[in-house]
Amino acid sequence: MKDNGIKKCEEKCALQEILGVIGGKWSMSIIYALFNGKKRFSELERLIPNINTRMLVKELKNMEANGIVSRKIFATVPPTVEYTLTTKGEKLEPSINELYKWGLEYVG
Amino acid sequence: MKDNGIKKCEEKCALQEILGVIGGKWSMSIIYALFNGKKRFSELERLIPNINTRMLVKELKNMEANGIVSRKIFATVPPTVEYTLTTKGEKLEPSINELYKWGLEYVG
DNA sequence: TGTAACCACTTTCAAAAGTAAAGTATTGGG
DNA sequence: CCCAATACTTTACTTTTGAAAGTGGTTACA
Repeated sequence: MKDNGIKKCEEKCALQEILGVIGGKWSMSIIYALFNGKKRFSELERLIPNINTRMLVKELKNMEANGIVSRKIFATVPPTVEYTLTTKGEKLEPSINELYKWGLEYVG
Repeated sequence: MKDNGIKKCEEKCALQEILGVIGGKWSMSIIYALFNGKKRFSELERLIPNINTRMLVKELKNMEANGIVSRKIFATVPPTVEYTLTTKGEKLEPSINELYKWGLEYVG
């Protein structure tokens, strides 16, 4: 078997797995919004243009399940829910910044 | 107006724009496969597990339109088509590597 | 007293995106 | 003559996403 320099299912599937966690259309925008501190649900809705409630809920749930954000509920009136990045989530900052830098140079 | 540290539509929409270009489910895997040199259509199909023909065609077309890959046709029989990264595409290497590094530490 | 607004969602239904599988055109080899 | 290889295209179907309205509890305003 010729070696083309790619280990098919170790490297490539890893990427697919990563994208399963943060590759959704909105995940990175949400993570980006959380880099400068905790946010409430409605704040995120306002900060992320064009996201809809349903998708924000879904992505937040997915990210919570994947240990990227954590959710804290306060029994206030009206109810308060705070979303924060976990350490795992914070560690995405260099990746997203690199992507962002690329975008500044090549997109728009 | 309180400044929460995010310029809503300058920074956030930029990320959305970037993801419009390389945020598709398969884009990064294709780019990753092209980092070590040009590949033919069928090679890409074999290298990227679970992608289907229709999606590979679509993503390649999209990336070509966005100046990330270039396509060269050779009038051989059977036909040969080579896909390469443009400079713009190659410049994504640090971003994808950062993401990959994060994945190694935190995913799987 | 009514009514409007805030918050954090949930529900519903249509539209868009993705998947699977088969088909197309060309030609060289057994 | 049939099969294989290449680079797609087409069709039919499933899944995901989007837009919009609704829920339930409370408080502020007139």
